Amino acid sequence: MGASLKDVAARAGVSVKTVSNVVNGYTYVAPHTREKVEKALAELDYRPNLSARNLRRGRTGVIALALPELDAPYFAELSRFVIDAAAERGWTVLIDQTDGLADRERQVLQGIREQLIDGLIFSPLTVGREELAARTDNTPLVLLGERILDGPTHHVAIDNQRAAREMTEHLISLGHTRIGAIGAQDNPSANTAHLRLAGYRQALEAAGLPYDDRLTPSTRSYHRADGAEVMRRLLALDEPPQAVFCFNDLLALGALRTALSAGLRVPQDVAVAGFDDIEDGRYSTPTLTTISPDKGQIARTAVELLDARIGGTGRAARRAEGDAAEVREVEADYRLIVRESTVGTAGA
Amino acid sequence: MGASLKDVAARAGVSVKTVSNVVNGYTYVAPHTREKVEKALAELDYRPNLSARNLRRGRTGVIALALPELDAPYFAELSRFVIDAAAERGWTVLIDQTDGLADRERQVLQGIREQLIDGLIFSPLTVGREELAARTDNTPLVLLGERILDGPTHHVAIDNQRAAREMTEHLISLGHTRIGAIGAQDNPSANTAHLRLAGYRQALEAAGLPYDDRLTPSTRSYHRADGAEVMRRLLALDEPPQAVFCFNDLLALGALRTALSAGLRVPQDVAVAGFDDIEDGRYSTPTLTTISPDKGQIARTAVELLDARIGGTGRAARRAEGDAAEVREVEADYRLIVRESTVGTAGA
DNA sequence: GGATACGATTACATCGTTGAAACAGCGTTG
DNA sequence: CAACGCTGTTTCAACGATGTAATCGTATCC
Repeated sequence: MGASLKDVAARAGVSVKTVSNVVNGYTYVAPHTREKVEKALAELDYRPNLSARNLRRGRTGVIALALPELDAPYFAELSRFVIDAAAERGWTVLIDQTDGLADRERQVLQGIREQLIDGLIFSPLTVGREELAARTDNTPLVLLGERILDGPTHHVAIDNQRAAREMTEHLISLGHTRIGAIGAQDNPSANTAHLRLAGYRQALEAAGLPYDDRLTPSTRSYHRADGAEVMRRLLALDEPPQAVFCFNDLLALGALRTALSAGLRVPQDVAVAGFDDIEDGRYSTPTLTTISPDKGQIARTAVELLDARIGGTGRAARRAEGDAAEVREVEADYRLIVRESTVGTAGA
Repeated sequence: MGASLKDVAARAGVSVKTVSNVVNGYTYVAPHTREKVEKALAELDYRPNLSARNLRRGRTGVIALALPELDAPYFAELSRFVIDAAAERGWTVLIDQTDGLADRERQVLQGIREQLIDGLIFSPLTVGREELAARTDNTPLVLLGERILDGPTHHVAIDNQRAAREMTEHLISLGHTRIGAIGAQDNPSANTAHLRLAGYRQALEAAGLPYDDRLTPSTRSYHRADGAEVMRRLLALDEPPQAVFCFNDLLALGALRTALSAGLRVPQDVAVAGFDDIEDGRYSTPTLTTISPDKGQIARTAVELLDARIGGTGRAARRAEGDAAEVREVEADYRLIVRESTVGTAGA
């Protein structure tokens, strides 16, 4: 279909390599030649064949973003930032959904797309130390979310434990003494969940409040439905919580829904807080108190780290650098955003 | 990095082509040879180099999905379906966000990624007849959303006008006579908006209700904020509407928020309906009456059409078939889903 | 038993691009 | 003026995979 360098060369009456030189902005091309070639390029609407270029260069210009679910708003929002940040550096992003399945996550690590991508940004859900250590594929990798082990892996995350602690402290500061948490996970490699739970417990302890595990039921996943269901269970307790800290906003929105349809007022009867600051929470009724990670910063940092790791050159260089470079752990910013669901004055 | 056919061949003591034959399941390979080769393949953990394969085959195995915004839930949900449907057929999906910008949409049509993709599924927002007709790139294309012109373009969509009409009829059947619509667009090529508005007007007309353009203000885009803002204007009218039909769920959620914080009860004081059936609307309070397009069907159909159009073979065949094949217009299913925001009994 | 057919394997060219190196021309320089 | 250095251009050989056609061995047929 498209014209090749050969076609352009024929038309311009020069060699293929000269056309290649023009295309790549090589300095030593006579103005007159350059002009001729550019004319031919334009006339034939030349576009480099990326497969060929990649084959030759040993690069593809594509990075993958592997995440649990694209239709979870947090990840959708994050994706947008990653895509934008990548575009700025000339990368194309390919998205890989793992559905949080251990199997799929392992595949991602083993490099299903190895030959298609130059690098990988990976937000794991269940994968643990062993799997990561066992990784043989040496495609440059940047992890999002809490770091998993001391292996040679860059990662970018907010301090989940501290953030969770702050949120819990916020709820305590409002006078609540019986505070639930939604989002604990049975899966021991669900790192993020553990950290948030740890932060929650820290805050309780620091305030001298007892920890009651009936108030921290685990959920299967992090969707609205899980939040809604678990909230029903919490409200059915003899002593239901006065406030609930949900480990993400979707859970919180589900919990909110349950509370409201049970006829409770939020926050007067029960306060609800989330985590992630997805857009939904800014328009729910009541609006949602949450932790807002700096998603733009996370995305930008991840892409930068990956970019640096992929390095300037092809695969030979990649291997060399990759192993040598030291691991960077970047802590991203976040803010506690207080809205109506915890200190509300909203009517209804 | 990865082992090449050459490496495997050396190890197995056969020619490169024989290894290639094994890899590709060619029939005439002696069992003994096959065994040897497979052993070598496994030992070296061989993975075909896609750039090389693509260069040779003239295919990339990648299709692009171009849509306005990944972080609009409707598109995020749709993406997931498209990605799944594509994966089933061995395609990898690359997502292109246009932000609904005319410029970016035009670029997509002109084939920014031409050399990287075998096909394109495109959900346009602003692009019109002319741009589509002016398209020179002949990458197979399937449009999502209302068809734009009689050009050689497959497309998949629900009958927006009929759906909008049904929704409006639903509101009318509840006894509302003063019904607003949120989501009209000034942009004349905003096809979908026009169709939904047309459906709305049809229903009014059929019911003998007057059309009042103060009740159908246009919005800049389709986010919660737009819905919230326009709803404020509607509520400030001398005679505010008794019901509001929003052209997507995000607008509806924004409108809902405005209504509720103005102290109105929904649906008792004002009914609100949306369009798209995003998950948010199933958990908002009140839950959202909406039109639910069959996203799975849309995605599957789009991928199938594209698959057929790309055809079995390389680029030569592609061009030939592409022009010859007749255009297929597929109408996808949808359902009207009635929830609390129009016939609610929810407390609060 | 020699021609024939077919199974199994290989050599070679090729996809489009680019790095390395060679080469041609021309002005400098010692 | 020969050697050198520079610009400008070309030739050549890859990158890794695969389609085509050629080759080789052996079982089959008359």
